[in-house]
Amino acid sequence: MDNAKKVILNIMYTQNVIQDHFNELIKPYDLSGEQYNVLRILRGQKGNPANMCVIQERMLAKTSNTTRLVDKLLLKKYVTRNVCPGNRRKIEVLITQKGLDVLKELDPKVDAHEREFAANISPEELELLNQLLEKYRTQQN
Amino acid sequence: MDNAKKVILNIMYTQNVIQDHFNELIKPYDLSGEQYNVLRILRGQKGNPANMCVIQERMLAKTSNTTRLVDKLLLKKYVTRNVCPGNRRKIEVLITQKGLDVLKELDPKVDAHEREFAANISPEELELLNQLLEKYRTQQN
DNA sequence: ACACTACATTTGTATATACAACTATTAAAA
DNA sequence: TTTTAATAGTTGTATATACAAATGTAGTGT
Repeated sequence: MDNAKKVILNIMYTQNVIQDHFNELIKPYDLSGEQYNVLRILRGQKGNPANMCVIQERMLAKTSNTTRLVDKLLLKKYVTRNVCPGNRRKIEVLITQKGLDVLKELDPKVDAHEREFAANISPEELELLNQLLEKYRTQQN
Repeated sequence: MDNAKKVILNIMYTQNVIQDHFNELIKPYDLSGEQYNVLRILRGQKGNPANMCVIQERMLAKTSNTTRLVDKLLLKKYVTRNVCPGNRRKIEVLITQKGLDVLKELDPKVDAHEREFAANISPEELELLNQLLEKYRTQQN
């Protein structure tokens, strides 16, 4: 098979392996991958509320449905949701202490997950892999 | 950010870019990515029928639902489905001429899609990227 | 023959992805 | 000021992913 085909399958498959591994990690916490991502984005706000559109644009899968993801997090009391006073079209989403606690518990496991894969190759190769991926994905025109 | 974190985001994001690009490509053909994959597997059978479990194990996302994917392809008359005479537990799925025709029409576009990304880096870098991805994903224990 | 186990597939439920249509609010234009 | 357009979110539908339970068939042991 030619390398152009092979690299696409390779990236797809590698992403699959990583994701399966990560899903195993968060399964006991009753969180989906996307729910975890939203919580991470909210923690990154450092106390400031995030509007729905801000969450949406920071998510990896840009077309996924923020409303319904936040619904699920609300049910678990990991976030609060309020209409923005200054602009009633907007919604302000904030992570709760309970949400922060779950993330804190997960942090070391997520770190270990990341290091586990990185440990397979040298730091130089890791750096190179990052460069090659960036170059591969970027159109030169 | 450290490279261990960065490479995971990088792989996730790159996979996303490739997939979005591919989805644009097949959108006019009323086929989803997974439906396309199943058709490719069936064409690879070269006239021999494939059982459901054979299709399943060759799909990238191994836990996806083959029954319902084949249902959709059946509605479009891209495949046929029959109970296996020798073993009535099994199902024989075959690609139809109509299915083969759609694939043939897509072939050059898929090739172009693959080459478009590969064109961003040199053949040597492409080869190296493949090696690094394989090494990264494989546990050394 | 009968129970038991393994195998192949289907069905059900929850969540996520993809996209279009819809509602409400705000801002801009005529 | 009334209309129009833009913005922010929500809702609906189809498909896909993830996993468990259920169904039907085949093989094995007693």
